[in-house]
Amino acid sequence: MTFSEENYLKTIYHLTTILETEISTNAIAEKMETKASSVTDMLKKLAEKDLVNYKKYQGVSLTEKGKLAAKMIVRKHRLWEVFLVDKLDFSWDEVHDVAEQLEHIKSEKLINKLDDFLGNPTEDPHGDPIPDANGTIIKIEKQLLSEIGIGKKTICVGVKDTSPEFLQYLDKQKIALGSTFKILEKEIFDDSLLVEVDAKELTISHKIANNLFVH
Amino acid sequence: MTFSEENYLKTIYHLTTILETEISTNAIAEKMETKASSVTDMLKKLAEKDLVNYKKYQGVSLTEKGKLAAKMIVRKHRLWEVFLVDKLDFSWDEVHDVAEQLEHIKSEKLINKLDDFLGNPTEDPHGDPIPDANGTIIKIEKQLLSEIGIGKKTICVGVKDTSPEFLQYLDKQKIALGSTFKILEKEIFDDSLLVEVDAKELTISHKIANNLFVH
DNA sequence: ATTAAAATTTAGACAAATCTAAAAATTATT
DNA sequence: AATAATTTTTAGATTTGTCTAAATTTTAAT
Repeated sequence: MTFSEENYLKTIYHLTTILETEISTNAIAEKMETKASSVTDMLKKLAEKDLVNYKKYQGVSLTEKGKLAAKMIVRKHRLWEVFLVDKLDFSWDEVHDVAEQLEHIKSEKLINKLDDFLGNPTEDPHGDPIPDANGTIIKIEKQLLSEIGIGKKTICVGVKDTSPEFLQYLDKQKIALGSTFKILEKEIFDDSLLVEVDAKELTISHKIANNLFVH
Repeated sequence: MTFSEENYLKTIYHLTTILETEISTNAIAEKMETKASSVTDMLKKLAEKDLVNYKKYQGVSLTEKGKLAAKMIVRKHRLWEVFLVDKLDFSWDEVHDVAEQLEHIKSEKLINKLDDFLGNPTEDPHGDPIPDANGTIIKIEKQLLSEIGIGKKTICVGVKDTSPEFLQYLDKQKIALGSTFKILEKEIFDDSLLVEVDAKELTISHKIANNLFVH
């Protein structure tokens, strides 16, 4: 499997987890910043290899074989992210591009030994689940902070947006996985929140609250 | 720089350390298991980028820029080998193919943090030197075991051949980096040696002795 | 010093992955 | 339901790295 094929599979997988429907050519093209015609070419190739179900003009979905392959790429990506943060002291906003390269390294032995070395983590540094060697994913329950009622207490378990800008904002506000939130007030006008983060009070916008997963 | 360009540079670098002369197109083709015509094409491309000195029919040598680039690839390859052996418990005959992939990961930050994480090693698991971030290599003095005189005591500091076959033979005989050798006898007929390895006596062929570096 | 052999380069072709521009199919709008 | 707008596909071109086969240059041998 080529890098390019792997990138397409991964993109289709990610889109599937958000959309639950057949994935359109354009959606893939947009996410991968490529042209729709290139996507069509690759979909034919992936269909040929029985990695996707593809019918002209009808979009694609992953076959079981394709889904497993995609999960293995995600597994590698997330394990390498844990390695970078836990062992090499990268911050969570620096890992994406490197993991994007490392996810294409081909060696079952490597990834399984890395998994053990890291203590078989179940989540990556952003709180996303890491598939095990069989592709099994343990989903943790989570809601968006924006959906939590006044007075409720929750713990930060993940981030939806993983852009450096957002992650660096969280660092600045000392918000990390494990931080506790207590909703003190909700502003009706702009949906902003007054929250107690660990010990300190903080006002956060709806957009921020809408990108923090809590439990 | 593409994977292919990096592989050519690395090959030219390795051939240079053995041959000290201009490197021929055929030598590169043979080492890379490719065709001479493909090599010619790539040499033109590398010359265009000022990575090699190339004159038609006269072979190539690395420019300073090319040499530094090659050393950085070797640095990455050998640091990853240390990681695989020291941290992930790979044996020294299993690391080559994976390191061959990992050496192409592009991130200065990654490789320098990895270097620190590993304790800034100066040699890889086969005893080959690891260039530092500037490309500086600390050469350790070494001779082949086959060149050592009777009665002399030496320590194993490296292997010349790094094939799995040879490395597994060494494992079987409990020979590793750091093993002590004392030459007891030399057989004139076939140049085989009777050696005391650590505590035990062992007969080894000339071919074996000619692939063990000692100091 | 010719000729033969070997090494190297050139010319042209091919596969993979991409692109542009045009054609075809689908979806939305009046 | 017909037409407009959008989406998707096709056709053909391009780039990178490779190959084969032929031509050229260098090296070796008589």
